[in-house]
Amino acid sequence: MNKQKRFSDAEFDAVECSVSHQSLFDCLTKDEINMLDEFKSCLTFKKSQQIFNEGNYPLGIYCIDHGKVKLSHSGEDGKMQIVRLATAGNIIGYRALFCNEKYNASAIALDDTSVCFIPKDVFMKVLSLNTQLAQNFIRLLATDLRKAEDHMTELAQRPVRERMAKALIALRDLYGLVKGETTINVSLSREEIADIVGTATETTIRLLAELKNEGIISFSGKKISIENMAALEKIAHCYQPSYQYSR
Amino acid sequence: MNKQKRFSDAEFDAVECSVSHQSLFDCLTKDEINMLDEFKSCLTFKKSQQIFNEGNYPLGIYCIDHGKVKLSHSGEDGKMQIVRLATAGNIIGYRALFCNEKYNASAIALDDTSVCFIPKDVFMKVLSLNTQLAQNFIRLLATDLRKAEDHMTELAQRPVRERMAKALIALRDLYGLVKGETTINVSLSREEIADIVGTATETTIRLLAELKNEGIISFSGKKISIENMAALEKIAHCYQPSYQYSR
DNA sequence: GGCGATTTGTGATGTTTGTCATATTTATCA
DNA sequence: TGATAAATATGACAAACATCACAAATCGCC
Repeated sequence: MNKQKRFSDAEFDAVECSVSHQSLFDCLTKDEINMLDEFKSCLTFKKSQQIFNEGNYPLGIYCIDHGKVKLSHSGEDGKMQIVRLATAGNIIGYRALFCNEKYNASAIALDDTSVCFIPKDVFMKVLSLNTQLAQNFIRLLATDLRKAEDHMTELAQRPVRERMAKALIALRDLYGLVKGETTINVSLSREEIADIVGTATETTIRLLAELKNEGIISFSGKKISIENMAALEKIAHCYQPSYQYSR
Repeated sequence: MNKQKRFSDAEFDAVECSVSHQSLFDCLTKDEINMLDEFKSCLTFKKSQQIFNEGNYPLGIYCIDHGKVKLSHSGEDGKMQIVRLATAGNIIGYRALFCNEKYNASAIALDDTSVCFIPKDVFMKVLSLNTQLAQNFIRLLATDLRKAEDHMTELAQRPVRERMAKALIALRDLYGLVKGETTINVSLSREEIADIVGTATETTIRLLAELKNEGIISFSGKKISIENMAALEKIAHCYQPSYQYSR
């Protein structure tokens, strides 16, 4: 793709993991890319390993080269809430870094995952040099914030069944389908789905069984397929009360 | 405060509304302040008037000179969720601007409010000139995002009574007390409190009455006092189940 | 392959909470 | 000030959902 200059293998790796997927780093100059390359390191995590841990201070940011990650925040009684999901090309760990806070959520690999770690100092240096990069992160944060606000409103107002439908659609949108199959390309436990939807694990199990009975989804273990997207979207969008008060 | 140069009255106003309250604009040079001054305009809103409206495109940002503002997002069935509250010195309207989106929430004055409007072009220009300003907004957004994530988790996991206690404490922290009194310095309807807590208006009314009976708060109309902060904090932090299953 | 641990599934149960109806109080404005 | 609208309050009730208990299936690992 980039024919103007031959990169060494190491450099090319960094370009891979920062630029190829993500428009965020499009704006970097060669010098800036080289700065990042010099200090970046590539790390791999097996499924269910922690990439960073809620309560620790951030040391840098992580660009996901390939794999899937959940950002899981612990509630007061220890129950987890998944506040964001990430996939190849996404960056994680930037929020805490930007306000010098402890991580508010743990990042856990949902799959074997490889990431590119950029140390705090180098990243912040490049951020201060490149106005466009700063604006790209501003846009990213502002988008995250809108999503969070929408999610807050749904959690406060919408019933579990509707949130479940929305979550299944969102999972398919983010992770797509396993190629050659109709199953959503992410493997989540019932508990993890519950932590996305914001409900009890048992309720999630019952609700998935219900949707399966209705022919809207099908599943075997953690492989979930959407069989009737129109019906699922209907549940997700327009909430039909499942009961009517007598009149 | 700023003795280095005499400002005209108009200039001084702008400095007042952008710099005096808020550290966000500390980093501006004189030239940058002058740019903002030249194009800013001051607007006033009476209680319950809209400053901007969900669904419209932003034309600039608003710095609150004095007053109080709610940012209220409409749920699917039209029920409102208050996603942020703002007071003098805060800035509003920046989120939508940063990602070129429609406003995701309406800004409504909770009190007679005066704001300083800075048009999009000028603001974005200054933002691109001043790296420190960009980083300040990055920090602001990152902080907003953490708050939103915490709130999401609470909405998903904590009972209404606990969220109500948290909300009352947050209101006192943000708006303080009416001077010479013990009442929280903001006037909200029961419906607005419900839209903060994420519950039905009737539930809010009942819960406030309950807290009043317990001597934890007192109120007359919209004037609410916290009578027993320790007890309220206990409700807010450590959730004690109000029932026990038989064993 | 088999054993223990984890995950998934199911039933019973009752709390929490929202909804509707309606009264009462408070605010608004001619 | 009085009429009218809006906000607050209260009761009845049922749905939504969590919790606990325990059974069945699946997974991980030696």
